[in-house]
Amino acid sequence: MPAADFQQEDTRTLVLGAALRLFTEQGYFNTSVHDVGRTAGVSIGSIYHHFGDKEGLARTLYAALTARMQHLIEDVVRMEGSSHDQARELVVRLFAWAEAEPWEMAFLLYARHREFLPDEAPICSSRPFVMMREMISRGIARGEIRQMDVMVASASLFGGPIRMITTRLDGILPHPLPGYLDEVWDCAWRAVAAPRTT
Amino acid sequence: MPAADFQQEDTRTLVLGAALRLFTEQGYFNTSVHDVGRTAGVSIGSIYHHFGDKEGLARTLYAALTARMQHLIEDVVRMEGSSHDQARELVVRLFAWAEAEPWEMAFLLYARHREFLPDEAPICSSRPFVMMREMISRGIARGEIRQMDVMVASASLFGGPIRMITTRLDGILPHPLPGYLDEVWDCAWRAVAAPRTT
DNA sequence: GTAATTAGAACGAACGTTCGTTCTAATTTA
DNA sequence: TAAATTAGAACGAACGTTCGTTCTAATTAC
Repeated sequence: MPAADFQQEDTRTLVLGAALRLFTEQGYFNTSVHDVGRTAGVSIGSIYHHFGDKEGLARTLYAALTARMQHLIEDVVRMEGSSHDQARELVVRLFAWAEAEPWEMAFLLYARHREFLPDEAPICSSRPFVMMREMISRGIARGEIRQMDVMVASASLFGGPIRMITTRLDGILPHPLPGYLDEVWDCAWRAVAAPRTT
Repeated sequence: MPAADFQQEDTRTLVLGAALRLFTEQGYFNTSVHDVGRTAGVSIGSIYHHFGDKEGLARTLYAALTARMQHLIEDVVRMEGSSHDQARELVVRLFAWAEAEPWEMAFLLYARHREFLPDEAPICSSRPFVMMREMISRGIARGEIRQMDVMVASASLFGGPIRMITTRLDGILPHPLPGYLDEVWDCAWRAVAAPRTT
């Protein structure tokens, strides 16, 4: 791979990193393209060269992060094991991701993408959320989760963990997320678990 | 009350209603003051006369809605009865409010207020959320709720119901919220309830 | 008639975008 | 090997539009 390609990748990465941080920190509309360029140490022209326009930059960012989220869920679904173990592992990885890359998680959970990406579907009807509901459906079919509305079960199982993540991102949770994992998961699973038949 | 005040109140109400709808529907930064004026059937001058500037308009809206939310919670806390009954009644009223005034609920739950009201505290550390955590603490002290971290209990008890509300606001929940109440609350309470000692 | 209120044209700053230029490095030509 | 050519990447000043805000004349209310 020629050196030029490294340079190119590097500039794109620099710009995307700056955009992620600025968009998340101060919002898309409070961030000018000049801001992104200055923060990334890159000229405005380069940004337009690589991403077309400001919306293209946001779109690239959004696509990259939703893809990572989707891979995360696909990896979990591909695991062998009960629905319980899969769902728990999903929470484990979401907690780890939120600690490692809080800006990425905040961009996914907080940003009102419809406001600057008008033709995006609402995030709750995106693949990752659909796959979470499918995970629940399998759990019900296997008798691990009580018979109930899938929407209710999904909200009840993942609502607590996700709320813990947003609380942490808001900076009002004193300890890192993994420290709360057992207690959080205990509550979440109690909410939906079918009565033990063993 | 003189007629002039009616006129004034009426204009203010019209403007606030238009702003609520537009800010929530398309976002604060996608809504121009001209839009608000046209939608409300009121002149630009009037808006600046009443609210000072665009941020003042948003601030008035935000203050009015957080005040309503706070009163809602205070009413519930003032009720006699167990923590269980209080928390359930809170969910009942939140569901009813979300159905009756979806734009108000969406503005409170979705809008990233820090982006256009820079000096506001994060909403999760606002009075309403603090009061919800206090409700939990009392439940733990009374032995209704298991001994656990208050943040975890709060996220586990209210995370599911709140997620149901956002799902409904996003338009992917087929039925009105109250129809899900019993099932949702059953899950939520199982998550945190202390074992029965009777 | 006076004071308060409104309407909407006009202003100015901020911002997204464009464009002509320069730079770098690889490829071709002689 | 040296010079010439090409392609794409980066730059940043300049442009045109949008939008928050101001201002003044007209209108309303009593």
